[in-house]
Amino acid sequence: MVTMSDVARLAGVSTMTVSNVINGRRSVSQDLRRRVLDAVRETGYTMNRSARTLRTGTTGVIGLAVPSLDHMYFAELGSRVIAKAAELGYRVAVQQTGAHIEGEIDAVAMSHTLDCDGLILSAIEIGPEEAALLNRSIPLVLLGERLYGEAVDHVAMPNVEGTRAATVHLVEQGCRRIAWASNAVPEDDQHNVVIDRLLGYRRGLADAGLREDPELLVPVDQPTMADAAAGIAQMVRDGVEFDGVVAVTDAVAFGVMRGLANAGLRVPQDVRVIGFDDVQHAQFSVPSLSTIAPDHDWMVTTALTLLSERIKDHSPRPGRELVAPFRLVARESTA
Amino acid sequence: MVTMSDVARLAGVSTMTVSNVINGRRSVSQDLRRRVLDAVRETGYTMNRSARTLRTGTTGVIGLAVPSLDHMYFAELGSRVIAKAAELGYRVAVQQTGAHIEGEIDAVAMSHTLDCDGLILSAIEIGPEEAALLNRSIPLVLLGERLYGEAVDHVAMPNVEGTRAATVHLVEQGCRRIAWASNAVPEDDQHNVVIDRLLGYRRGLADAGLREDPELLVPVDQPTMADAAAGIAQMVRDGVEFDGVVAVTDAVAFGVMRGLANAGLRVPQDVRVIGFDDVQHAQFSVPSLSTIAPDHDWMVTTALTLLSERIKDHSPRPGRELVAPFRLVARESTA
DNA sequence: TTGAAAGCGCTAACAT
DNA sequence: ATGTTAGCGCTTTCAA
Repeated sequence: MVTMSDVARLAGVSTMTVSNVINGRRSVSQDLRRRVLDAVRETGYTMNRSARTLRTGTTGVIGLAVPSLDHMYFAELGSRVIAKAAELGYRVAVQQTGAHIEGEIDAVAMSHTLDCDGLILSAIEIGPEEAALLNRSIPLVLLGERLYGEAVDHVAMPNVEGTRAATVHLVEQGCRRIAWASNAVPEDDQHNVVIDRLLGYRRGLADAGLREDPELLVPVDQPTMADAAAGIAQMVRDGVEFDGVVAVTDAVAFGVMRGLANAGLRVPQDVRVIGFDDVQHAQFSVPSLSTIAPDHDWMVTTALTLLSERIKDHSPRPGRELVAPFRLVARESTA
Repeated sequence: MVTMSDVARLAGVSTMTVSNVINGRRSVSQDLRRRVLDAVRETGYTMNRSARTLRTGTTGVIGLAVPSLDHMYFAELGSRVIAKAAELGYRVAVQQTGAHIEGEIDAVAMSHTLDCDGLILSAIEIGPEEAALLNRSIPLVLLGERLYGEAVDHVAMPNVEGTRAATVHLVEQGCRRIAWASNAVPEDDQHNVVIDRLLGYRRGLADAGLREDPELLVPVDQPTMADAAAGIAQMVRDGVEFDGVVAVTDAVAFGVMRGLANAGLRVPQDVRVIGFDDVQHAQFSVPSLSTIAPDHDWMVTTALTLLSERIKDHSPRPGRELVAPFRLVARESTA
């Protein structure tokens, strides 16, 4: 292991000069700079980050906590976060919370200890009740899922407006019996993405003068492709009539399309389907999936900007909440 | 910031006793143990990992370098690696190489510096020429892509046998004009996953007594859904006749199915399609995708086992190469 | 512009 | 069973 002292000795300077050259701090004379750089090259020196971290208290690592990279939306999010963070000089440590509140609290608690300068948390379960925890933690940005009022920075999705637009789109395409495909969550939960998207669905129906029919709530257990396929199959088996489905996520929409295929129903001829997220696969499925496309790059850029501001300036300041713009992308599944 | 000394002072012991209690090393009397734990609770102490890292030289972090989490296969791989690593007490820092050799070399080079105890590299481009680099690096396991002979530990996919089985399966389903959908790579590259899978396709054809027809190589630029869709469309436009497609990955297979749909060809009635990887979506696409399913859990468990052995025991030892078992999963796309 | 000294928080090695 | 000492490799602070 080559240390700074080794380089300093070889270059005939002090370790401080080596440090200054390497980090481009204070001005160093041309001569010494050359000698140091030569010595670095000759020895193959690389800096020991732990030593720097111990001394400075910053790690250059950002934590990213998501339910699971197995969910296509979060994988794509992770990809963007890692790429963008790299541009800003940060590495990313990924943590999977399993969509459990315990995992999410863990993520926040551990980030303390975990050599992270900041944390991006894509929270599903954690709520305002845990705000105290969040406030005590390292710099934090919540991404995409819940709403928290004033407590923390939050980059949100256009949940209500998105599913509202999706529902209105189905009506415009001629649908009159529009189902809602989503896992159910307690209606009194005020800060849940699922509730917000359900609300948008209801607003969309209302905009079109359609009545909500409880029969049209597809019984989905977890928001996975498998459960969505099973749920829609159940609804068909129950003899419920419907000609459109708004799905809470693209994954659920894919599951719905799969379940409809199993039941011998055609998309879009018999049933039109629209999702939410615009994951990559939405363009390539057969039929391709109409969906609500939040501006993912904007979200990630914004989240990392907020986070690095908080990292650089620790002075307390109120949380900000920003909502991503979105487009409705009409594809074959609602044609 | 609460330090070990704070805890020690409050508990009326030395920092070593605190250290021993926290890390469960040497035996500590019940009484002192209690006092220390109480003091930890009271102060809310969490250990400073940088200090420990500086002292011990280990970080508890494993690097994972993949081309991109945007590729569904690597996202699912990442999910498994993070979950399994967590079980073993490691955190995971993810790096995206962009499938460029520069990115991969970077990953190896940086891992030195990067506070990783070990690195799992899913390499696409890096080859035996860079073996020197690999040997100088921290403990390393190559996962899934290339073959390296003796140099490093390598958990490989059943590339040749997999596509051979896939090809034979198509023949058994009645196909006689079987296309190969993949990006092309230089034929003299001896250590490339694509070459191996192409070889398996050729062996499968030979097993069935079929002749290889250069017309049947689908022109795919990158192994993405978009390029695969474009490639198969081109082939249809060129008037090439075919009744089966072996795709180098599931993503390419999805692109192929999408391109066939654009061309008005039905899967499996007009063309049968089989992929490689068995990503989640293969079960839920319409039609569902037949594919070669390597045992992913086995691969990840094996890779992490090899890696943690090398982390714990630095004595040099020859590289091992293990090949994952696989199953052929027949679904609708080849029915 | 450069260097010397001190110390970040922890643990290995050595006392007791 | 517990404590003392020294030092991991870097950067901050102060002095020259």
